[in-house]
Amino acid sequence: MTSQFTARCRQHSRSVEPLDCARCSVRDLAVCAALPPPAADALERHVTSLELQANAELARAGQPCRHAYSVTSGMLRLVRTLADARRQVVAFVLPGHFVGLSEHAVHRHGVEAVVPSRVCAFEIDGIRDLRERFPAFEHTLLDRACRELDDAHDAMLLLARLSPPERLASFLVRLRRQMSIPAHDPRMALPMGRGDIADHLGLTVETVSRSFTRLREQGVIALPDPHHVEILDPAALHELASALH
Amino acid sequence: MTSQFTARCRQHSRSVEPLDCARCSVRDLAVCAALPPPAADALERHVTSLELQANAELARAGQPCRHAYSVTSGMLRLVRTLADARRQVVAFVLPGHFVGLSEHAVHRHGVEAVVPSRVCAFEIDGIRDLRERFPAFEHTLLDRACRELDDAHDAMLLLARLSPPERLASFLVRLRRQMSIPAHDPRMALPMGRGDIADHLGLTVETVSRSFTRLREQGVIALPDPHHVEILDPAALHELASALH
DNA sequence: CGAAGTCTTGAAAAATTTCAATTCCGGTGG
DNA sequence: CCACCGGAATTGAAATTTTTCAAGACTTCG
Repeated sequence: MTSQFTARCRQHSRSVEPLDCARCSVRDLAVCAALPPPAADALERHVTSLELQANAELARAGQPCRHAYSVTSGMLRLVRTLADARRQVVAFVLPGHFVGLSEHAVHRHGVEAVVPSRVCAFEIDGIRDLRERFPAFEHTLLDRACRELDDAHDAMLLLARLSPPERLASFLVRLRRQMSIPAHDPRMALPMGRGDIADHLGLTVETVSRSFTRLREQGVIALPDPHHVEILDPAALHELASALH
Repeated sequence: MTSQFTARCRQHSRSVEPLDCARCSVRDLAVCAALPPPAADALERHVTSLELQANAELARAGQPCRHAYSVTSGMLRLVRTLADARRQVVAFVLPGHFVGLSEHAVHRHGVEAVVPSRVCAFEIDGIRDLRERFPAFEHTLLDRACRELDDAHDAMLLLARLSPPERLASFLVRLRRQMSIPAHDPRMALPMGRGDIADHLGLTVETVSRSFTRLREQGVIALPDPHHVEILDPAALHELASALH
């Protein structure tokens, strides 16, 4: 099953063998944890590990869905693009999370690496099979789908009704939580560029930049460089983001 | 189990007995269809039919989730409201659709009737029990959750990147599909008011109204009255809505 | 038939985007 | 090791869009 990856992403990804799920860094987080040992073995037979360069395309909107992916390191983005290049980053996907549980025949969004990343690719047929044989697996998937649905509803409220600084504050708070950054650590990395943030928050890069600047001027955050934020006033940040948390 | 409804919504809803699921008008659409006969019987024992007045509150954000609902007639809205009254209608729920599959302990949004409606209320515990006993049921729920997730992603793109007339056109196209209006029938009813549309599309009522007027002036639609639209130029409407369809 | 609420329309105000220019940063090669 | 190049980020000013504020028309329903 490796060949079609190397064919599609020849310059961007390579498959990495052998695979040792028992040592997987995200095993407890990932869907794999929901499976009893025999099922996990079955799963392993259907999995390929992939290494992705920054901006590598794992899938393109419109393509048939052949695999589901579990991220083990780095960060992915799910992207929808209109004919006139308007773009929306539907979600950023962090290690331990899963892409492609939908039963759609074709991808509804592109899947791209934000930074160099590693993912486990599962054959859809294998997943379907496991779903039928192990109710606990399906249960876990439903649970995750509901969580994602809640996230999407949060995102809708953010896009529909929050001001740019509120959107940015909410985004930072959510990202910190997704990355499991402890509250006492003020530092955080922003792996994605301003363009991705803008397309995630429904703004322009300029407005995102100005919102960063505003938060900095108000003493809420510091920006050592464009890819690092320091939370100086957590209370103020949460106040701004309060709508969604 | 009827008492807590009549207690909560005394002036707004009343429970209607007896219940005859075999004659349910949305049986084929509803989740109930996913259950084998013995399970359907089990389900019936946990269900109450409710009649709701327009604007009746079926659930309020923050309340514990005790029931899931299947709409049999009318229309519901899922609403999130911020402390300062900013509001977002996350979704309109039509007959055959299901509310409350999430396993959250508390409601994340209010559930309200847009127009006089009828719903079947299921006890959460009963649902959980059926999920465990009938994998097909869980499978159906997951399927629906994925569909809703796709819808939510569509909504995110709409809110993030479409112009007001594009949002309105997309909304009309989607609503026609949800209501199963055949393509050759130009007429459609808009049960909800402008405020609900505005809060669904992330706009103000004024902007919604101006967008309707714009579509009318361009000959795309006619507006016999505020609650009825006639599609005069389907091609133009779909062109505007093309981003999402 | 009348009152209340809803919808539409207009004009002013505010916010965001667009366009343009400058600065900054990381990577590359001398 | 440092200077330079190119993409990314920031900043400013003008233009556009949407909201806000205000008033009037229209339904809808009692």
